[in-house]
Amino acid sequence: MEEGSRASKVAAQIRNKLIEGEFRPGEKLSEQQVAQAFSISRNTLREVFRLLTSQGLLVHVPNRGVFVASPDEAAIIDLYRVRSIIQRGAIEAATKTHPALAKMRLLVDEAKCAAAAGDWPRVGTINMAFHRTMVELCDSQRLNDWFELVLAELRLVFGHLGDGAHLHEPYIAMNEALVTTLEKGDIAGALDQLGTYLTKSERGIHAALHRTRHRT
Amino acid sequence: MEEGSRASKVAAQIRNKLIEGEFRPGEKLSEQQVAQAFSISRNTLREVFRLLTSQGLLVHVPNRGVFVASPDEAAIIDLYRVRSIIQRGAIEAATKTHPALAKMRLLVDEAKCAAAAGDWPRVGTINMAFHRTMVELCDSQRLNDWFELVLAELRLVFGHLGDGAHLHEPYIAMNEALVTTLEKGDIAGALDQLGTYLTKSERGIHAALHRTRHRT
DNA sequence: CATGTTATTATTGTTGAACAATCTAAAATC
DNA sequence: GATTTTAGATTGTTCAACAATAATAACATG
Repeated sequence: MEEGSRASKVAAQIRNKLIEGEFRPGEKLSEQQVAQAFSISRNTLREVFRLLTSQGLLVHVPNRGVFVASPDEAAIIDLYRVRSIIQRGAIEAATKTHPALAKMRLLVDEAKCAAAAGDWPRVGTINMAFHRTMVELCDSQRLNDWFELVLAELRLVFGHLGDGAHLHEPYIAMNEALVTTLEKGDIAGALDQLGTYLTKSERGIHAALHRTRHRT
Repeated sequence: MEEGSRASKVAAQIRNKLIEGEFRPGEKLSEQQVAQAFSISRNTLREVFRLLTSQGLLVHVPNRGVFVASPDEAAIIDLYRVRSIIQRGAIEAATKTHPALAKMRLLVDEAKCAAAAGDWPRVGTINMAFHRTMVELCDSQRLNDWFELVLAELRLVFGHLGDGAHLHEPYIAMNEALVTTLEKGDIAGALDQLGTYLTKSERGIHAALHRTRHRT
C-alpha cells in the first residue's frame, strides 16, 4: 500500500476504524457521508473502497453500496482452517537458525513484560505479531501478505466483540513452549502444540460470538 | 467480482489480455490510452487498476503509473513455495469421499481426451483446473480465492513465455497416479507425488524463463 | 563531449459537478 | 392488507479542471 497518497492514507484510516470496531458489522458506508467525513472526493473514496474490499474488510454490493464485513461463524471456521494450513506449513518449513524464530522468542519476552504491567491489549497485539512472525518462517511474501489479511479480519471480529471479550487471553505460556519446541528441532511436537493453540483460540472466539449473539 | 458493472467488465477484459500475454512484462499502462482504448473514463479505470493490482497482475507505482506485473524467478520461487504449502495442506485434509477428489478423477479423464485429440492448450487448462480442484479439498473459500491468484499469476508468466514454451506439458500420468494414491487413502504417498510434480513443474518454468532471457 | 542545472512537458492524483441507472421508501390504488 | 406507482436517495460513471510529481528536453559549464 502506497505511503503518502490521499487514497492510501484514508484507506489506512478507515482500516484502523474497522479494526477498532468503530463501525458496526454489516453497517452500510454511504459514499456521500464517508467522503465528507474524511474530506475526500467521492471518486477517491471509491478507489479506497476497492482497496478495502479486496482486503476483505468491506463488502461491495453492486448498486447498493459498501458494507462493513460481518464475519460470521462460517468465516471464523474458514479463517482457522486457513491458519491451520499456513501455520502448519510454516512450522514444517522452520529451521533452528531462521531469524523469525529468534524474533518469536523476543516477542514471548515482550509479552511477559506487557503481562507483568497488566497491559492486556498490548499482550494481544504481541500475540498477533507472534503468529505473523511464525508465518515468516515460510519466507514467502505472498503468504505474509495473505496472513496479514487473516489478522485484519480477526481484528475486525475482535473489534466487533468489544473490550468485554477478553479474547486476548494470554497465550504466553503456550507460545513460549512452542518456541522452545522449535528451538529443539522437534517439528512434530510443535505441530501438536500449534494445533492445541488454534483449537483453543477458535473456541474462544466462537464462545464470545455466541455470548454476543445472546445479548443482542 | 461484480457481474455487470462497467468497471468489473473492463477489469475482466484487461485480466484476460494480461493472462494471454497481450501486454509485455513491465509494460506501463497509461491511464489516458487504456481508458480511451476501453472507452471508459479515467476515474473508472483507476478503480479497475485498484482491483487488478490487488490481484497481483498489475503493479501500481505512486505518481509514476501502473505497470504489468513481471514475475521474475523470485516470484516463481515464491509461487511454488505457496503452492507447496497450500497443496500439501489440501492433501493432508483430503478424505476419500470428498467431492473434489471425484472431480479430480473426472479432470484426469478429460485431460486424456484432450491429449488424444492433440489439444495441448486444453490439456494445460485442465491441468490448472486439476490443481484448483485439489485446493478445494481444503473446503476453504479464502484458500480457493488465493489459489486463484496464484493461477492467474502463473498464467501471466505463461502468457509472457508465449506458445513456444510448451509449459502445458502433459502431466496427465502424474495427476492420475496422484488421484489413485489419494483414493487409496495413502496421504504420505500422495505428498511425495505432489512434491515430485511441483519440483518438475517449477524447473520447467525456470528453464523456459532462462531460455527467453537468453533470447532477448 | 560529458556532466549538471533548469525549464518544459506529460502524466498521475484528486476534486467537483452533472447525469444515468438502480434501489428504497412513501404514497396511491385495489 | 396487498399490490402498484411515484418520488427521493444513492450508486455508477463521465467529464473537465487543477495540483502535484516525474520524466524529458534544453541549456550552461567544465
